[in-house]
Amino acid sequence: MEQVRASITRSIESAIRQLVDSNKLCADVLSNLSNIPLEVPKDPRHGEFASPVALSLAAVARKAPREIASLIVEEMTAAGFGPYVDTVDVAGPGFMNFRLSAKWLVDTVDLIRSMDEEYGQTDYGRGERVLVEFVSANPVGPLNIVNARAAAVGDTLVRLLNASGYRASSEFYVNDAGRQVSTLAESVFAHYMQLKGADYPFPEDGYRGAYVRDIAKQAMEEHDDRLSGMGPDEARDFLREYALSYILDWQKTSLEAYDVHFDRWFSERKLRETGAVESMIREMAEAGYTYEEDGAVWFRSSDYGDDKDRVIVKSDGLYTYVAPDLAYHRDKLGRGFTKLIDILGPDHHGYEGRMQAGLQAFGYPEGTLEVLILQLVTLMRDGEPVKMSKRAGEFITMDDLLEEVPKDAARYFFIMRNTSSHLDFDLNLAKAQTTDNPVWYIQYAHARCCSIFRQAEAERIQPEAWERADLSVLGHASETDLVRKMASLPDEVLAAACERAPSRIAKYALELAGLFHSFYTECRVISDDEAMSLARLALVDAARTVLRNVLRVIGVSAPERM
RNA sequence: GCGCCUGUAGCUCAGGGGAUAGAGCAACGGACUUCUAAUCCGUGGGCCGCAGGUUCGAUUCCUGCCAGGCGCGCCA
Repeated sequence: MEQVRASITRSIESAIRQLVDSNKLCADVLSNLSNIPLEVPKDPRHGEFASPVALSLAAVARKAPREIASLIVEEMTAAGFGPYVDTVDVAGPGFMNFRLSAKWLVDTVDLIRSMDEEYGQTDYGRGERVLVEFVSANPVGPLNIVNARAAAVGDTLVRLLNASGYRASSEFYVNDAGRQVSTLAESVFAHYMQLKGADYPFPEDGYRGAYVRDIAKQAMEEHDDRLSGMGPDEARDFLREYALSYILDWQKTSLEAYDVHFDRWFSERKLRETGAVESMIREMAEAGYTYEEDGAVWFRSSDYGDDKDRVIVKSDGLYTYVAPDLAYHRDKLGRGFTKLIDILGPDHHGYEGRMQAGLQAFGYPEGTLEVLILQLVTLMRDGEPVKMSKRAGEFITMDDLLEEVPKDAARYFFIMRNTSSHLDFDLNLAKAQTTDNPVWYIQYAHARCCSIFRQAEAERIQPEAWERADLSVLGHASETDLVRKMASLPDEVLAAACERAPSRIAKYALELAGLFHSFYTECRVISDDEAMSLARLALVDAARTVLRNVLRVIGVSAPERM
């Protein structure tokens, strides 16, 4: 049943071979047969499937596309279409439009119901291990709005990949070894000293958010006995560790509230402690990938596609982020992942060239690392952008956002645009409990399905009756439109995963809900016509499954009543 | 100056060599003796930023230009 697609492309291919054998098409076309295009037309009047193959063969075959299409259709008609194809037409400039049979419709509904929560999944990825790294915010403050977008996109991408047969894991890289953490420690220490009444200056580049003071205050309340007995360096170290774990717990809590769970939080400091960075730099030097200049060690990244060489060890002996990050990527590959996806903010686009150059130098095949750059988010309130100033410490955190907007709406809004596009996040709309809000619209479709079953139960219609219903009575246009959409869930999930485009599945969910609402209006489910009622209950059962599955993959809840 | 992203309906955006370029919102007109009207149906609305190029065919690919956003450190 799932093989309808494959069986159509196979029969197109054999028809073309037949035409070549009988000299109706020249043999040159055979070289173009590796990938027969078969698409789902945007316009349902063009059938369930359409193939533009005749258009693409026209040049090599030196024949008009419509003529080629007619020949193929003739040949396919002679061979027979099988149980799922009803008719094939030549249309437009030379498309072949395939209309599927009533049996296809019935079997689709049955398939969805029997696969239940597994419907939508495929084994396309064949277990390939993919590591998706996202958010990876510095552990020096609360998560911001771009982090929230990254969390929604990354988490959905992991779910999409796992549904498509990949073994995908999520990872958060904790930059707990750099200068920024020292600055945080210094900032907390300054607050601590001030709380103790000392005249201690706040560092010029320190973190000014109110939370820094809160951390100092809480540390003092819990550990003042120990802190008082420490010298300044020891106290700074203690406060650094305290602040780090405080902020990591905070970030974890924010993400869990958002239903984003990381398989692993990977510590940069622990990586450094293994000596992986030193040994990598030594390896690079031995292989001639580096040179010394102005007292610093440079990586010849421009030999591997970067626009200039990069410092990896500064003249003061400390690493730039490039060295540990590269060691980190090698660590990921050493753990058996064959594909790495990094989701980064818009200010990191220069980063990709460096990492790609490093991995290329170490001999990893091209395409091992994919970098997805998310564009900016502008929060809109009452049609006006919400002003944020990082310098003044006035920025809206992920927690602020989730306080204002339900989790389901936030997740949906963050994935509903292409990752490469700037995102205007309309706060009023996300909160709205009206038809304009796409999240409510989709969830309402699911709630409506559930409501129909509550009604069925009230009318004492037994589940056993509709579970065995004869579905051949279905056939209303709004029913076939709905089933056609439901049938494409596996394709849509796979396409969204492969294109790294969660927005695709968000759009699919909205369209599916729209078709369900149309069906609901056009077709009364529970009526005096018992056979029809049972068949439609089976259809609604399948629709409920598809809605629930698509909502699960984007991490949005499927309420039973609203 | 260089790099990345964007430019499609009044607004927010899909689409991505091929059929009459789509959706939601807004505007206008309809539909509830009904399983949730938090819904549905219909109408109007487009030099797909501009100019070249490749092609049988370009809104889609390439080049240049224009406009907007964001970057360009021995910061991460």
